[in-house]
Amino acid sequence: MSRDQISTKSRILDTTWSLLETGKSAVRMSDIAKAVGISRQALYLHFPTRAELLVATTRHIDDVKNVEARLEKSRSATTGIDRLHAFIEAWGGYIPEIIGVSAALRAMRDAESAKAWDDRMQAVRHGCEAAVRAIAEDGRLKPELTQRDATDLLWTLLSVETWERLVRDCGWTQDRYEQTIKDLAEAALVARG
Amino acid sequence: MSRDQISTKSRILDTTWSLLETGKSAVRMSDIAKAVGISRQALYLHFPTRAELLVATTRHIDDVKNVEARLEKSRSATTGIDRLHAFIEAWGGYIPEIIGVSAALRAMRDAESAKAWDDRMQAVRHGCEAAVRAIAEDGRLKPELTQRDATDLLWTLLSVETWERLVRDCGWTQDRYEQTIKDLAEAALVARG
DNA sequence: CCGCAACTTGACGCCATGTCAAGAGATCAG
DNA sequence: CTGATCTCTTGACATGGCGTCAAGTTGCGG
Repeated sequence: MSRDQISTKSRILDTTWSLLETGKSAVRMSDIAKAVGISRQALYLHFPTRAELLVATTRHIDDVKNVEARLEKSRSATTGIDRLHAFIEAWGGYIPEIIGVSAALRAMRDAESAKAWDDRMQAVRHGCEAAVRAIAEDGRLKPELTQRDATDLLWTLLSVETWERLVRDCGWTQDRYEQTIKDLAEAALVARG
Repeated sequence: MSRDQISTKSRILDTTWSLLETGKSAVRMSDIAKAVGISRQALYLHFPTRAELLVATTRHIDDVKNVEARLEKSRSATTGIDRLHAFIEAWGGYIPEIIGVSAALRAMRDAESAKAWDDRMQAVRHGCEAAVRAIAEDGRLKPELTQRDATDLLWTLLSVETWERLVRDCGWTQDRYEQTIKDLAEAALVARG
């Protein structure tokens, strides 16, 4: 296991990640194997299916990019609005890091991949929920919105698909995306005061 | 061709449509053939590829649901805001009709399908553009927004993915979806007056 | 009766995932 | 040194879609 300086498993994860980030639509098991410099079959010695390799890759990116630390910042915000902004920056800024593996995972049609992606989205939803709760506790949530509805809306604004539309399809910069989502989220959720 | 009361081609299109609307993820050529009551190979006598069958199905739905007439209503609105509302009703209300074939088309990874879907989305974008222009001509467009930016935003709000998030994932009713998108679009695009 | 058009049956190629079997080469324990 | 084990290799094979090909069959119009 510790024979190689960097374990084959990590090299597989890094390589998978970088291949996916190139945006090429078809990243096959054989492509990954070739890029790592091992046989296709050796891949299956480390990851039983393509789906599990992709899921492991997302976790690997989380480790490397330290997603927990990013989200910590949003949790320590004092006002609800600050928390909203910090969360949009944290998650919205994380989307470009995972967009490749995200697209690959969503393109898989099997139940296992769907569930893995869904779990991740539920985690984001919890972040939205917390931001909405903080706004509500400040008494700034629009009175006609339940916390549930507000969470649904924020979650939709922060979906990867929305990011793809604006940044990839419409050519927006990351900064403009983040600023616009902040404005939109405020307009949608926060009572004018 | 006119031997059958209803031509095989139409039966294929109707059957494909209804199979896709059931929401089953895997609708294979053999599934469609079986449901139509013909051999799988006969399908290929009418449609050379699965992609072309799907594209033909969207056009068939357009015919049956008379999408042109729906959009006509939005074009005849007098004020920009009315036009915005009418367009959101027209397209937003059309999404549930095509959601099945839309998902199938987006799930195809080949260039032909991607282009077909893209063309359709560009048509929607033109509708957004027209609504934004009408608002601008009324002098009600937010001064900090270019028409281009406003179109990008409206187009994103009206994406099929946004509909899926709110209606399918969050369980919103169609009415609530339409009302919320209208509110959100107004908040995002229209200057307070 | 001929011929064509629509359809059938059955086989095949392609391609990607995933499986299986039989090793090769390095390392480590005794 | 020997044998066990772990990682990786080569090569073959199954499976499940799509798409293709060839050789019928059926039914109708001329």
